[in-house]
Amino acid sequence: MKISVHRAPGTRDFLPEEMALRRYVRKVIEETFELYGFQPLETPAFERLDVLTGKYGEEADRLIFKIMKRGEELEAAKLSGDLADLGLRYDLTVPLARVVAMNRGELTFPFKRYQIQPVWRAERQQKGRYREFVQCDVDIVGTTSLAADAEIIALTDHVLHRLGIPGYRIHLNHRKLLQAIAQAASIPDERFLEMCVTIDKADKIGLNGVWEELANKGFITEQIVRLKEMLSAPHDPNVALQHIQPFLEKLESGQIALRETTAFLSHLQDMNVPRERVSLTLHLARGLDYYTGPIFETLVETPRIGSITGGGRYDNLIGMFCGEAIPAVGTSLGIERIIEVMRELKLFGEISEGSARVLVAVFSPETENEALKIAAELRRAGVPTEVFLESNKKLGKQFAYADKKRIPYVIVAGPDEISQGVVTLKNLQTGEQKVVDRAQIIEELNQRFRLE
RNA sequence: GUGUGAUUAGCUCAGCUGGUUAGAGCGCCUGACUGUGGCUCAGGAGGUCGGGGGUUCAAGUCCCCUAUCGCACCCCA
Repeated sequence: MKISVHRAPGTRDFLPEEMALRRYVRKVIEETFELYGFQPLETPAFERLDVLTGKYGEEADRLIFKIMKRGEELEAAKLSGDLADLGLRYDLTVPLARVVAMNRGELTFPFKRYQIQPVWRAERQQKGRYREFVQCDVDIVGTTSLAADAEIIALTDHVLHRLGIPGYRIHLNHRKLLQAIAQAASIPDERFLEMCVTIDKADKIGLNGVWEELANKGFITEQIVRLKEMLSAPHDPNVALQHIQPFLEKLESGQIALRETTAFLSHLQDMNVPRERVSLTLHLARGLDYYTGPIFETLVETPRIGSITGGGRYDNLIGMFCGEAIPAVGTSLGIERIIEVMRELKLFGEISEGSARVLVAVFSPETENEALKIAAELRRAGVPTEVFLESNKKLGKQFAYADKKRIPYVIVAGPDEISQGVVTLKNLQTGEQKVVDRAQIIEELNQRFRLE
């Protein structure tokens, strides 16, 4: 009987070819993080449900994968309706907050950590969105200094630059700026989040779409007109700041917001973040409730895939776990989307990582032992080597095998070579072939590898 | 949770208003090339058309049910 072979919806397998790309991107990211002094952290796939819920806003709680209680507890729970007590992590920020709260006596602050692990979301699959995907977070915990926020942006820029992503732009905004804007537009506090959610859609539905949707939601014309005036600012950070200044400088909250934004931008300049890579985008709001300060998101023009990084400052989240306010700022790099962009734009060169460098062909059953010996020597010398695992296949098959697996060199040791104490070494990329003394193989190969 | 489209060979798909033995490209296997991959050429294998029911002389094609996958909305990486 045949078992059905479907994957759970919204999940993926990563075959070796795909893994090579993923590992390459991950390596570049990790190296860059460490260049800035961040250290790795891992946390469990699942957490107690009370740790996860209530941190992201009501909407998101529904999207947490819940794990049912087990055994007797489950029977008891059927009466109360609380069937789950654990959940798969929804992001990496909340687990970080939990770790910091639990270890705050031991950690050295500011605590700079990065974390690259899968997260799970119980939503319907869509283009570029999965129910299981890898998130990659960097955060700085324990300082309110805006230099930390700026460092996160500098790091984001550095990673994307190193990966060779063209045309990305890091959009910045500040929650306090948004609050002051809402205040200046006479929007009451209780409609602030609703306003944020709507204006945040600007890249998707355009600013005109935003005005329309605000009107549909019952925002009055006067409020919309004020928002229009304020939000229709150019992208250049300093110009945008000048544009918004007259609207906000009379408000106390506005003054604070302007001062902090100015400081933030000036740090970015000092850290050499290229000016054309950043925008002050006043309609950027981001969905998550817990942001309190600067917020940011990176977009690429092609392909249109949504944001490839996103983050911000969240000074109150960790306090929810330990009662003591611990400020933090960080970002999440959408590794999956970054890979998708790189694939789409063909930015991956020939990555043959994961394949062996040499295939030792087996000429015939009689010479198999010699091939095995050669392979063992190569491996001992640190050369990634495959030996053909069947002894009765034609050489043509074996060369085709090496070609398909992108193994660049094939060594043949047939009866002629063995009797003369040599091997034939062929480079599949150039087609060049030469006879090498049996004792010289490793030296010959190492010389070639060094030249590549 | 709400809409919507699809399902035919290992993969990507064609198959017009129902009409005999269901096709193509790629991939795979064999050979030309009995010690050498990519290119070319010649052959070959591979499908109960997702599953079930119905209409009809006749169903891959029309109708109903079901399963699965995808896309859009909400929200987000």
